[in-house]
Amino acid sequence: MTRSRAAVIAATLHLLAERGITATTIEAVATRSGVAKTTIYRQWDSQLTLILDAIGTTLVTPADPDTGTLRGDLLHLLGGLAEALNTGPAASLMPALMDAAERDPAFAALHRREATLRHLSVHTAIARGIDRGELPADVDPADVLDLLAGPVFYRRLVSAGTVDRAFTERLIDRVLTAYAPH
Amino acid sequence: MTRSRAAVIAATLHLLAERGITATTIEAVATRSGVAKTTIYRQWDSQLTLILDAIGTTLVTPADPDTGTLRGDLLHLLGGLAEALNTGPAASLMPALMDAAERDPAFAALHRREATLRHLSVHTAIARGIDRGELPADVDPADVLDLLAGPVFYRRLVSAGTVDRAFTERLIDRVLTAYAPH
DNA sequence: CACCTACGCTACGCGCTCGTAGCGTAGGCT
DNA sequence: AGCCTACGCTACGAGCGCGTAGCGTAGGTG
Repeated sequence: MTRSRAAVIAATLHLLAERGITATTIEAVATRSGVAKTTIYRQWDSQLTLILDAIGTTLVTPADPDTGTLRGDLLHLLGGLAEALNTGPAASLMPALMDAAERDPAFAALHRREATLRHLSVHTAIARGIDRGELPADVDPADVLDLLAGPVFYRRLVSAGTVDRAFTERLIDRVLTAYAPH
Repeated sequence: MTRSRAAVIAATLHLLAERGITATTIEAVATRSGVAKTTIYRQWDSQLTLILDAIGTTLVTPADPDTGTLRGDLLHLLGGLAEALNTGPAASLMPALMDAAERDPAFAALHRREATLRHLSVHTAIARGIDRGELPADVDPADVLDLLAGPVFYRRLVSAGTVDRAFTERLIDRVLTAYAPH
């Protein structure tokens, strides 16, 4: 049912990437998608509902790679993050969501939910790394996660450096060295 | 001259923090500041000019601490960053600027300029650290910077963990360990 | 065939914001 | 005193986005 839904969501995501959250107007979505404005209002109460729905539909949780080593797992996970931030729809969606979360509780809740989901597989990998002795037993997994994901985000959104495979590899090796300097 | 300028800038910054960039309207600034709309238009051409001006006025470059050790310098610099992101006007200004920079070249230029300025003292400290032998001579300073600043931003804006002195201290020690594992 | 669901289109009233025009005034400087 | 700068206020036309109402229609189902 609701054959128009996919077209509306797709148009919404395009507009979110192009213009940001507040400028993504239902009228613009209607024009872009070719779906009548009234039809959109029949499925979503408001601009907020639609955008939350669209973002929630797009951002996906990465699968647990489980390659056998912590380094291998992290290469997969950070590589996926880097790719998503470089080319995916998340590229301009993430900063928009981060910003909106600062001011609107609804976006804050969505942001928290999505972040928690994305972090799941990283935490699983870290836990396995601890079990295998690749990390000390007393590390704080949240710290490790921030140390890994933080530089990727920062380089992409602030330093404006290249976030490629070479960078994530250097990053992972540094962090692993920091936690297991023997 | 222009006695109204300070009031307008202050109101603009408040509104930027509260509502974000696109929702910061000249009419709202006028109401909030008590300065007439026409007076605002006499000093700034448009909403864009005003907001760029306000942001540029606020974000300040940290001073070079030069405490004598790299660890001491970094504690100062990252501490300042953490404080700015926690309580300062930059707290909600940074994500807004990051987001706007993704879509608007004018904001991108401002973002780049501000980031470069903020990075100056960190790069100076890193260079001194290399001279003193606290870091290997072949490190990439940009990598070190991303490794330090990234986790602070990420924890504040995504993980939603506490960014306090204990965290920056743990972070700095880990990064220094990663680069000098002796 | 009758029906029902999902959709399209036009039109509307409302509120907000834009950027400008026109006119009045207080305070400092000469 | 005269002037000039910076400012305030009201009003305006235009555009856009909101959310809704009313009416028409294609296509699938019983």
